[in-house]
Amino acid sequence: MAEVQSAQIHGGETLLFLTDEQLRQGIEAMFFAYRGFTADPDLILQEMSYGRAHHRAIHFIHCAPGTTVNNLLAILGVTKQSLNRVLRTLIEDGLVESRVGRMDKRERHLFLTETGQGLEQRLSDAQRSRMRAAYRQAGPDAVAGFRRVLEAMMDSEMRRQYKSLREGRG
Amino acid sequence: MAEVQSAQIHGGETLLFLTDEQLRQGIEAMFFAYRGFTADPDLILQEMSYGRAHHRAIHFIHCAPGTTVNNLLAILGVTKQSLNRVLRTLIEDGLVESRVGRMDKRERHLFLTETGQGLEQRLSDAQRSRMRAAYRQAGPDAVAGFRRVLEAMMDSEMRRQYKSLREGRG
DNA sequence: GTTGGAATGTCAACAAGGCTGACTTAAAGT
DNA sequence: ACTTTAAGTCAGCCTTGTTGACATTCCAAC
Repeated sequence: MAEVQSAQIHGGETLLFLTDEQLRQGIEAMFFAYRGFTADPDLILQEMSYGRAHHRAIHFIHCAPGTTVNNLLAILGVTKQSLNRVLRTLIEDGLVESRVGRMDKRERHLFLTETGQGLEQRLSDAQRSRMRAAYRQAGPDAVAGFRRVLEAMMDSEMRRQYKSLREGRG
Repeated sequence: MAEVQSAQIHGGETLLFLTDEQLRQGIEAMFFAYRGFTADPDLILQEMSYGRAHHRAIHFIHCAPGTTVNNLLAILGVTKQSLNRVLRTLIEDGLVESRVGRMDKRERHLFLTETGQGLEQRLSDAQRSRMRAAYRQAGPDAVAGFRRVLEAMMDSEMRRQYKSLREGRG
């Protein structure tokens, strides 16, 4: 399954014979996999009447503590009004803390509170556990390939954001 | 990039040392890649004030012409009221044809009209072109791995649907 | 034949989460 | 002093998901 026909041609360049059908299967795989990918956190979020928007905000605040609202806006690719609605409820519910910037007092720096970190942990545990199972089932070579294809699928702008997030950590 | 640490252990079993950080990167890659994945069709859909829901319906009707409404419901994982709203506009706009079943006249079999096939072509051309570029950039081994991980990420129910779709074709 | 249940369609109401546009406030920059 | 920027807010709109209630049509069992 998931065979890919390929051929070596002159100069080490590899040419893929990608039929429309093979590409279509990839598209469908992406559709179904993304549903699985979000299914587990969705269950937890539903308990506390949050949505995926809250999850995304929590995720990226966790990864980049102290990030500004503008920064988060750019990463999430939504309008400030959209983000604000979500952020307001998270702050009201005591999951996120917003601190006025020291250098630039117009900016608000966002942090997860302990409660917020608790929810983040629950959500990402659920998501990671599916991810881990999939990785384990597919094997290390498959995982490397998976990552390569995903990176190639991003827009250059997204790829820039994605990589800068990775560099900010280990 | 996307290095994965692995080690051979007794009996040929491969154990992956998956740190939370590596899994988190996979999660973010999935998030950004899915955005890229839907970006191109979204532009086309916006022109004619359709949404992703229309795209999904068109895609699966194209892949399984003559499918019933119930069948489509199960694949898309939405309620019949939700699907019906989308389906109604597609039928009104002359993109989809709904034929009463011959065997079971309660069922409606769905087909794309020529106009519908035209739009399907435009949408999937856009989506496939990004997919093709990503596949080419990543190489054939990566593609095989990509597919293996995606399949492992699906729920068993989704995997069943996914595979039965594939079997129905080449 | 009549009736029960399944498949479909429709109406209404509602919520999440996108969007735009207009406007305020406060802090920087120039 | 004036402009720009960061953030927040209000109002309104759209898509797309949800539930619940109800009509229709047809098959199949009784």
